[in-house]
Amino acid sequence: MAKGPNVGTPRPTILDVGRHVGVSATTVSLVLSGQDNKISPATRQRVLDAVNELGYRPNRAAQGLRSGRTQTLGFITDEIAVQPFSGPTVSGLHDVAWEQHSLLLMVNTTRNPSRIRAAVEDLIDRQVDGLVFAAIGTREISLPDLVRKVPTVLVNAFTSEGDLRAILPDEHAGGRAAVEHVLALGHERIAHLAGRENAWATKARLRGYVDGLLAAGLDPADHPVFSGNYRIDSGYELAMRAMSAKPRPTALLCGNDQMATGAYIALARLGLRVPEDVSVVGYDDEPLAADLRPALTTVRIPFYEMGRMAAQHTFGGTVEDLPAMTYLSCPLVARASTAPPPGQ
Amino acid sequence: MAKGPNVGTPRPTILDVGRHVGVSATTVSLVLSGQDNKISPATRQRVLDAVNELGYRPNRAAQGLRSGRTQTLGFITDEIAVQPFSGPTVSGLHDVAWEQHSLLLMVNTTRNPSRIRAAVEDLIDRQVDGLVFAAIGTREISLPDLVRKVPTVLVNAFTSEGDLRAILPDEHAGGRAAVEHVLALGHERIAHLAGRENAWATKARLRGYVDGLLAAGLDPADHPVFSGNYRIDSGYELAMRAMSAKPRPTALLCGNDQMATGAYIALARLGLRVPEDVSVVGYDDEPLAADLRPALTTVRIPFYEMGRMAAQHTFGGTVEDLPAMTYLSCPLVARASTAPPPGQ
DNA sequence: ACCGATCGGTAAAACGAATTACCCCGGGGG
DNA sequence: CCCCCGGGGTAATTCGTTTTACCGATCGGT
Repeated sequence: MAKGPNVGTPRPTILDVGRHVGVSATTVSLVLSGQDNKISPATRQRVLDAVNELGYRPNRAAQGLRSGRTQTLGFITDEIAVQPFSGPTVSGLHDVAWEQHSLLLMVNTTRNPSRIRAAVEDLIDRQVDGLVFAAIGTREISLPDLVRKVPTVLVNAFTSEGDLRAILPDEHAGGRAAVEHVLALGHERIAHLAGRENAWATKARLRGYVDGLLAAGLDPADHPVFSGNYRIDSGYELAMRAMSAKPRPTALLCGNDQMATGAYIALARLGLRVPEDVSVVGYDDEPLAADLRPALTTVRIPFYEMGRMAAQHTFGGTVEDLPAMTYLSCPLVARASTAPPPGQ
Repeated sequence: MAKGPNVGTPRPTILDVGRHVGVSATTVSLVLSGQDNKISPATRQRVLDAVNELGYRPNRAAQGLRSGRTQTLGFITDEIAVQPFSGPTVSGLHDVAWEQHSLLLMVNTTRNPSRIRAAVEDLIDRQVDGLVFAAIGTREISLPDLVRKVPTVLVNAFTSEGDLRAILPDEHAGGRAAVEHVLALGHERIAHLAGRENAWATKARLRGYVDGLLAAGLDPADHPVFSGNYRIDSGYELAMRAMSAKPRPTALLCGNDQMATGAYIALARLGLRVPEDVSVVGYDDEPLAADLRPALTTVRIPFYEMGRMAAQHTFGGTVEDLPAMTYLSCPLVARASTAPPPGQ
C-alpha cells in the first residue's frame, strides 16, 4: 500500500509524451487543449497515441497554477447532514460540475459567521472557479466582500448586501397550490399545520395558503393555523390538536413531509383514515413521501434543479444574466393521501 | 460583480511580502511554513506583520504543484443524496479535514463502475492526499489499482482485492443488542421485520438476532422473520402481516427506522399502542427516530465516527496501522417505544 | 592570528502545464 | 530571382511555492 501521497512510478509529464513522439511539450499541450489548428492531423494523432500508451494524465495542480482555473466549484452550506435539503442540492451541483469536468469542494459552516469567512477565504485561496452558498432553511445570509472575486450564486438563501444572485423555491405558489388542490377536491374545513414560526419558508407558505383561500372567496379566519416546528412530533401534536377542534377539519396542510408523517400517526391513533376521513398534504416531497401508506400528496421543492441551475450559471459565466432572485416553481404532486371530503 | 474567476487586484505573492520587508521569498516561505529555526525572531515578526498588512494568502495551486500535497481529501460515494448514511459520514470526514486545514473533494458515482474509475483518476490527477470510499448500503466494491497511489480507506464497504482497510459498523452486535434489549424486558414473542433480503447489513443483523435468541436459550424458529426492503411502506405491510400471526408478537424488531415508522402507522391503525401493546425497535438512529411519538428505541450506526476515523487515518498517514477491517460498535439507544410486554 | 562552526539568510532550481513570441521551410506572386 | 506569407512547430517565459544548495559574517577556541 502507498506510504505517502502519490508514491510509486512518477507520472509521465507533458514533456515525456512530447519526447516519446519527438515533438515539443508545446505541441502536446496544444493538442490536448484542442488548440490544434496549428498542428497537422498526423502529429496530432501521434501525440494522442502516445498519451494513451504512456497513460499520461495532466497534473491538475499545475494546470490550476498556470491557468488560474481549477475546474472546481466551492460549495458552502450550513450543514451538509440535514435532510431533505442538502442531498438533492449537492447532487444537482455535482452533476453539472461533473459534466464540466469539475468537482465540488465543500465546506460545512454550522452557521458560524467566522467559519463562513474562513471558508470563503480558503476556497478562494484554492482558486475555485465559482462559489455556491446554500442555506438549509431559506434565509438571509451575510457574506464577506471577498466573494466578489469569484462568480457566486446563492441557493435557497438571499442577501441584501451587494448584487449577488439568488435561486429560491417559490414557496408562496407552493403553499397556494396545496390549498387549491384540497379546495378543488371540495374540502371546506382546512387546517394548516405550520412549521417553525419565524422561518422565511413558513411565512411564505402561509401567505400562499391565505391567498389561495382568499382567491376562492373564503375567509382565512374560518381555517385554523397551528404553529409548530417542522418535526415529526410537532406534526403529531398539532394534528391531535387540530382534530379536536369544534367542526373537525377534513384536510390537513402540513408544513413539511415530516409533520405529515406525524399527522399520519396521530390520525391513525384517532381511528381516522387517510384519505377517506381526512386528506393530508405534505411539503418538500422528500423520498419518504412516496413511501408512506397511503403515499403522500405533497408539494415538491426542486432542490436538485436549483443546484443544477446554480452550477450551470457559475460555470457558464452567466451569473450576471440571472435576475437578483430567481424563483423556481414548487409543483403539487398528487398521490393517495388526498380525496374528496367524507360525505361527498 | 466579478466577470471571470479571481479578477480584480492581483493577490500579493510571497515575493511581494518579501520585498515589502526587504527579505527574500525563501525567508517568507520558511517563516510561513514554521521552519523558522533559521530565522531570527525579529525578521520573523516583520514577515508576519507584512503578511498581515498586505493581506497575503498562499496560492494553494502553487503549493500543491510544488509540494505534491494539496490538503484535500477525495471522497467517492454511491449517492450523496441518500439518507441516513451520507450526511453524517461526510460530516465526520469534513470535520477532521477542516481541522487539518483540508477540504473534501467529492464525487458521486451512482454505482457506475466506469464512473468509479473515472472518479479515482480525476481525484488522483488532482493530487488528493487521501481517498475515502463509502457505500450507502454496506457492500463489497471493486476499485481500480490506481488507488494504491494514495492512502485509501473504505467506509461501510469492503473489498477483497488488495490490502485496503475498511471501517464498518458492527451490525451483528447491533442486531444482537436489539434482541437482548427486548428479551431483557421480558418479551417472549418477537418478530423481526428485516430489510432488503440480500443486503450484507440485513444478513449480519439477522445473524445477530438469531445469536441473541440462541444465547438466551430460545429457538429462533419460534420467532418469525419477515423480509422487506428498508422502506416505510415495507415496514407498514410487514407489521400488518406480523400482527396477524397466530400468537401475536409483542415486540417488533425493524430493519431500520424507516420501517419502524411504517410499523408505527400500521400499529396505530390496528388500534395497538406503542409501547403498551407492542414494543418497537428501529435501526440506524436517524434524526427522525428521536422525533417519533413515542420516541423510537433504536440501534445507532456511528456513521459520523466512521467518517472521522477514516479521515484521521488518511491524514495521519496511519492507514496501514489499521487492521483490514475495523468494526465500530452499534449501541442500542433506549427511548420510549419499548417496554415490558402487556400483562407483565 | 587563524580555523572551524554556527547563525541568518539568499539564489536558484524544481514542480508541470499554458502561453507568448518567434522560427524555419516551401510555395506562389511579381 | 526575390519577397512574402502561411503552415507547422518550437524555445523560452511564467504561474507562486517549496526546497536544496550555498554563502558571508561573526565568534569561540587555541
